[in-house]
Amino acid sequence: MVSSKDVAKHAGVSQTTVSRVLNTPELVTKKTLEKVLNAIEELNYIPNDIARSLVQKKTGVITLISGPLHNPFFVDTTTAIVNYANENGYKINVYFGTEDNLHTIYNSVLESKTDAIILSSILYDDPLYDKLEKLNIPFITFNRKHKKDNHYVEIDNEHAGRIVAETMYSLGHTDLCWIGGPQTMSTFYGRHKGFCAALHNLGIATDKLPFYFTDTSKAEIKAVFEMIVSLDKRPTAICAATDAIAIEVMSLCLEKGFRIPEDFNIIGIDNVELSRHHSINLTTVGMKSEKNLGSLAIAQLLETLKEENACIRQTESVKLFLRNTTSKKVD
Amino acid sequence: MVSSKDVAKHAGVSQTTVSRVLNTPELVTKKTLEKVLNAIEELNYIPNDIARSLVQKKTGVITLISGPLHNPFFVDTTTAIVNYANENGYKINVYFGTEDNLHTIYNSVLESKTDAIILSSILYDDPLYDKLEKLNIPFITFNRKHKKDNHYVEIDNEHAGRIVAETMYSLGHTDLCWIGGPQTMSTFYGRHKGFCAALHNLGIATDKLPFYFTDTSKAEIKAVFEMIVSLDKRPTAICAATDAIAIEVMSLCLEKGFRIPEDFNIIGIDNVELSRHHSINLTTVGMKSEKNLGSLAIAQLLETLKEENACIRQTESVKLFLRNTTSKKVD
DNA sequence: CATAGTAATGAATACGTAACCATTTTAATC
DNA sequence: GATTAAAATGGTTACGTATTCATTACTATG
Repeated sequence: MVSSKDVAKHAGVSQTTVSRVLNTPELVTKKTLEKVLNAIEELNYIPNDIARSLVQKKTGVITLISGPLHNPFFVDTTTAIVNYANENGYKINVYFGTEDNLHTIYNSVLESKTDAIILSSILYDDPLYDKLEKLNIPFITFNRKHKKDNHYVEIDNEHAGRIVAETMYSLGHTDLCWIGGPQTMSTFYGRHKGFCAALHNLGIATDKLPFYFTDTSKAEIKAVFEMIVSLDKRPTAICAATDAIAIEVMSLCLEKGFRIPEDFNIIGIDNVELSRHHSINLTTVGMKSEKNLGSLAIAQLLETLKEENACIRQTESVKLFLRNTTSKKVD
Repeated sequence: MVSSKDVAKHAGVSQTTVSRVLNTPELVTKKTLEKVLNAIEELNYIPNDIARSLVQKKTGVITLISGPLHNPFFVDTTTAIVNYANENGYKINVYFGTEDNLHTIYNSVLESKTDAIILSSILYDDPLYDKLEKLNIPFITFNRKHKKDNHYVEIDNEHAGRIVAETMYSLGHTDLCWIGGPQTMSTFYGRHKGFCAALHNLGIATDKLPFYFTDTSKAEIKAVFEMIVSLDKRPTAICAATDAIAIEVMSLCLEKGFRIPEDFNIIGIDNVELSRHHSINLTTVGMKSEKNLGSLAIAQLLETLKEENACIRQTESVKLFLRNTTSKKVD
């Protein structure tokens, strides 16, 4: 391994000067600059970023703890986050968190020197929040938020839930069902809350409607779908708390020979990229802005790294994207 | 920042002993072990992995240069690679390479201390190969391979191409078209070569068939599809070099009101996870093994990190996955 | 030409850890 | 209790860079 000392010796200057050539070349004479650059060239010198990180106490690495990519939402956000970070000179360490490995990931991340953390996996009442604040490590959550109501970028989940209910109602559907996720996550909690609130306002009793709270795994969604199919009074519309759930339900529907939307109306939330595919064409609720939630979060995070301004509370407004998995109810 | 020196002072031992407690506790008395562990606890000490990397010359980081996630193939491989690496104690730095930013990424990666590189973006005749060998940095390519025929895990691309042609032929389709990618990549080259070879064997002249070589962008695929639609003699079957292309073509078909497979048969290669979705249900060619190509590659890479055995040439055999985007031709 | 001021360079040090080698402590055997 | 071997601990250094401070080399001004 050739170091800056080797370069210095080869060029007949001090190691300090080599460092200057790389970092503050304007403080170096043209003549010595050339000498050093030539030496760097000849020796194929590559600066050691680990050593630099040690002395500067900055790694240039941001840790992303994402959900798994079989959820298309995280495909979109991971793409946006990684690319934005790279364009701004940061490297991204990626983890895909699941219920099983999340604790292991947290330990690994907390023991690693990372300039900041961007994650979505936080629970509404998660002890991780305090740990991060205590360690004074900059972080932001996207999609979900913590009860302490800071460091987050989300969509207006309650409004999204309301739009889902109102959309189905306006299409004539009153036999609805809801497939959600763990209520310990702000997204699922908020969407469900908005959904129920809207139904209440519309005069639809929610206590008789089938509500299911899954762990969002394929297995549980399948189990839930089979329960729905076997209901005495089958719902005409399935309201999924996320596009990921909705798209999985679509696959199950088609597998069983049901038609969409003739047999089941389906609606999701998130407006993931995949939902636009003409084989899917999922009616959904998503951000009004063209931007991606991951982009917004990583942009905010990089801002706070500059300014030490530790206050990010961003809730993006939402709207309906009407596509082909929904239709007017025919009696 | 609390260091191992602080812990040492607090526990009344040397920094060396603190280091031993963390790395070789069996060399330490129970009594001092406890003292040190208590000090660690009280001071909330977290070892600095950067300093450790510097002295050990190992970072525990592997760099993944993947293609973009809007290609579902890379969704599958990225998932497999990141998870496998994490399970084995490695962190993964992720980049999503495109034609535009690839050069920038290479520069960034080469200047960073990474234990190894796993990438798919290599060209058949890529100067990067020599650079990596020269720098003596362990690496592996998945999916694509370099002409120097080493450090790769791939599928049998030629065979895949043959299966595509034979499948369509056996269904009665002889008006075929091919939508491929840059022939500078071993995948596209091999698949196209196998496709042509099989057609030749079947007695179908390839010189009159419409072959298109795109850059795999949505824009070019769309342009190609429009050309296909406007052909005098419209092909009855579209053979895509990858599932990503096939799935994009499906969306374009449906958007224009064509039916699949009534108006167009469609087949891909890769057998990506998404192709199994019942809204897609794409006929495709993929690995016989249940494993993922990314898994195989990262597993091989980690092996070579242990053994310094620098020879990986793995070509996985393939088979047909017959689904619903293909059907017997009716005259 | 002297002098002050600035530009350019170098020497020494810190960053936080692991590793090497030396030293002290403990245990074991006679 | 003496001697020897083994176990446990500590002192020092290396890793490769940026930074701080000191020093030397220039330049400009009168």
